[in-house]
Amino acid sequence: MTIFYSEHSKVYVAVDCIIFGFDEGKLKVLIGKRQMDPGRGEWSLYGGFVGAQESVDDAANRVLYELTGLRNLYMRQVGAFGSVDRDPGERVVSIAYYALINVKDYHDKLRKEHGVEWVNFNELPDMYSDHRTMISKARQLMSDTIKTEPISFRLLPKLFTLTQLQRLYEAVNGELVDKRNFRKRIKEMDFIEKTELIDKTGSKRGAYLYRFNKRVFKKDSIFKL
Amino acid sequence: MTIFYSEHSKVYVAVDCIIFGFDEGKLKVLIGKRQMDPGRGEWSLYGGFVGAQESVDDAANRVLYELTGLRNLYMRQVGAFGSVDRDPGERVVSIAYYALINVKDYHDKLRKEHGVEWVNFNELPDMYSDHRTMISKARQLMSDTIKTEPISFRLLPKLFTLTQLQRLYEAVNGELVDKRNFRKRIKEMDFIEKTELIDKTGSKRGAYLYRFNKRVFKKDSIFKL
DNA sequence: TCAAAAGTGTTAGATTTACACCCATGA
DNA sequence: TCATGGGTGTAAATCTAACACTTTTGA
Repeated sequence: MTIFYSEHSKVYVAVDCIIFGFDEGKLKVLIGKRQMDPGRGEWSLYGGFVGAQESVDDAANRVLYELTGLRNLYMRQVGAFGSVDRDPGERVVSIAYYALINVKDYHDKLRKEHGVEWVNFNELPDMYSDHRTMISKARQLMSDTIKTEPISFRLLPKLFTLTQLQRLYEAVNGELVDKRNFRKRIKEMDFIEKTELIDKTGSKRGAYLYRFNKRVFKKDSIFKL
Repeated sequence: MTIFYSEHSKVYVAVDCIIFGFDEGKLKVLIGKRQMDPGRGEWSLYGGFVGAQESVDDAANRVLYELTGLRNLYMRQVGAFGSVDRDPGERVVSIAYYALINVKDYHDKLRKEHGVEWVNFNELPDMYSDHRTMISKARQLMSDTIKTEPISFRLLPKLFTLTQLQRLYEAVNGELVDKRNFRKRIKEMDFIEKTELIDKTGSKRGAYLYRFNKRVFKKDSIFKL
């Protein structure tokens, strides 16, 4: 290969994943104790280095799959973090991505193998390097996006009750929502389909299960929650 | 320095700047013909490599200052671009930033020295590598932001007429705005101050000049245009 | 029988949109 | 004198927010 830029310096490029989940009415983040030096033992996001022959997006997908065993997750770039001293070892520029998963899809066995756990967003510990900043920025981006794009369903099972969906919005927006107004808006979205199935785990009476139909959802569909 | 990550590969990290301006009622972008190999002669954004001892943000600020001679510009990260083959020469991950400048503040002499020109956003040529994608993404981010944060003033002179401001919003949002409704909303924003000065360049009668007062603007001020 | 969650409409208030004419000036 | 851009208010329509009771069922 011809050397075009040899007077410039090269750095390591890494990806870090902010993985959001929703369980027991709370927004959660998947974090673990760092298993390598420097910073061993500190709370940290799960990440990895970008290989010479993979794109940054591919690296994020690889790391995400390695950690969760799940494919086709919703994932979005949060941004690049590039302070000189952000990594105490060497110069590393890191690209953060956030992903949404349904907590129930993630096998506990795999989770434990990677030494990560679900921590309530509101109870995060101090974290390694700038990981706390990454999480805040990811959270900001996610909550802006979830209001206008139908990504909330990625945090729920395929079939969900309207109360579950409402609780999710309440957790993300940080404020209670009027049940009747909420359901009125849902009823106007033809891509949120009522099934004949009933979930009896959340109440004695049981609640209808709904599903998001992505085929019915068009780019110009109105989505505001 | 201890070598912690030696089994991984290093890459070049660059920054690319999408510089928006507003002139003659049109949104403009500052681009030039690439003056280095590979890709010499292709239309390109202005950029530079991140040095070993500067943060990625610092590199963007340095490059921006080098190009424009202006400090304290509004600048925001668009994201990282990291396809393996995005640079035909070597592996380069690039972080894009967009900036807003008042076209009149940019001296033509400096502009010509750097071989860049203002091109209408709607008439952009084919561009080097993924620069076209960077611009689209920057534009998306900018137009989302300009609706809810008072950054539009960065594209205008310190003193501006309401018609200028309205034309700017029309150009960015791509649709005409009702003059009376627009001015009604402006009147409710106490941080947009009417001066006693009159601009006679745009009309025979002359129009009052306004200014944005950032001291009056609070984080919780309502801004929707 | 009662506690707990599911489900359902209406109204007042706030916000948004549509719309048309007179004014001041320089050429 | 006339062409050009500057400046102003009102009313209808739409959207948003507030609000309370009945149903079902398992314990």
